[in-house]
Amino acid sequence: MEKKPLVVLTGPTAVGKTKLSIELAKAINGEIISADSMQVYKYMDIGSAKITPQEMQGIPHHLIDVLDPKDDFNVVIFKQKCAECMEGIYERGHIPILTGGTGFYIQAVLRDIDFTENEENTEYRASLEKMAEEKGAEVLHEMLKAVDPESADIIHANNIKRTIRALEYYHLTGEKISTHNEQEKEKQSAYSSCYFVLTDERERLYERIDQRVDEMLNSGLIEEVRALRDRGCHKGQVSMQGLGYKEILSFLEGEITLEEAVYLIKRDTRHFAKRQLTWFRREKDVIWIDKKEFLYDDKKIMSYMKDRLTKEGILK
RNA sequence: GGAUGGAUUCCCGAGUGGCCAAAGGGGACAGACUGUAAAUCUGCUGCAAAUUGCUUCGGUGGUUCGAAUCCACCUCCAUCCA
Repeated sequence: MEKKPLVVLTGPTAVGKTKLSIELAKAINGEIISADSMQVYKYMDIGSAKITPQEMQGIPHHLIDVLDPKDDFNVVIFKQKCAECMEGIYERGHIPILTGGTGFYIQAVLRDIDFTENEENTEYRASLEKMAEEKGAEVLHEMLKAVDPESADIIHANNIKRTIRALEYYHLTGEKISTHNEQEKEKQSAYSSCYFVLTDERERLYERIDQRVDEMLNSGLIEEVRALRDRGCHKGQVSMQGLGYKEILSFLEGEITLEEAVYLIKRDTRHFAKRQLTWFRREKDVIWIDKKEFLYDDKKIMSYMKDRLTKEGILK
């Protein structure tokens, strides 16, 4: 069976993905699917730098504003929803453009990573979390070593979340997550795809981040978070772990000053951008687009992307 | 003009004769990541021809086998008294 086309446009936060994605969609008759763990949520517009309806310019956007902040979200849900969207897009004869900064999500759909469907496991997970808190991370790691030494070897004992997931996986499937991961790692792209990673000089990126955070504050980030809190949002929720949200919540609770909150948002967003870049560097077959090399000219970037898409047979 | 306290590696900050290229934190940089991923975690951070050598703790000179640590003078900063 012939592989279906899929275009990925990603890059670190604040490089300018959104703007470019619109131009790309127009050029190739595409529809945009957001691969963003925060923009899925309603009422979280400012802090997630969500695209506005005007900015969309009529291009269909998917997976934006589809969840309530109190809802859970994770790769599996993302993958499911994304698959549904893509089906519709293909039916309409359009090309899906996956845009957003969550590399893990992109990988999951692009290489069609299998996340074995598990039942509700909150109880077991909760018990492990409790154990970690009471007895320490080492105990959990020892438990993992007993059932899945390969994973224990790879996962640092301090990384409680991943240790728990590995234990959970074994508990639910009776299989080692390490062997599962081994198999999934082999997978190639399930699509006829172009994986564009937009990037820029680090210094410039950091400047943009700082600037953007200031803009968010001026546009009413605090009010947005206050409204979310009034709706009952709290730090235990996935949505409230977003950059800008958790810090402003701390400020509203009186735990830190506004100045501290702003400092943390900026710093952690820079760290985040760095982590994104690390992720993309590791991905194979990515097409790097260094804005500087294109003299910051979107037209040049666009024509380059179209070239690559043609070469790949996505654009005829 | 006088008194006292201070000046440490990118920043904050510990160190008051050898175990000090110098604790700890931050930042920067690098990395991991397969159901919380805007999450979670790790490594590294004076220079080099690198199990050793060289330069560093405001400056200069001195004491000592040996100084970031002691002494003298100088510069700058802070507070207080004039």
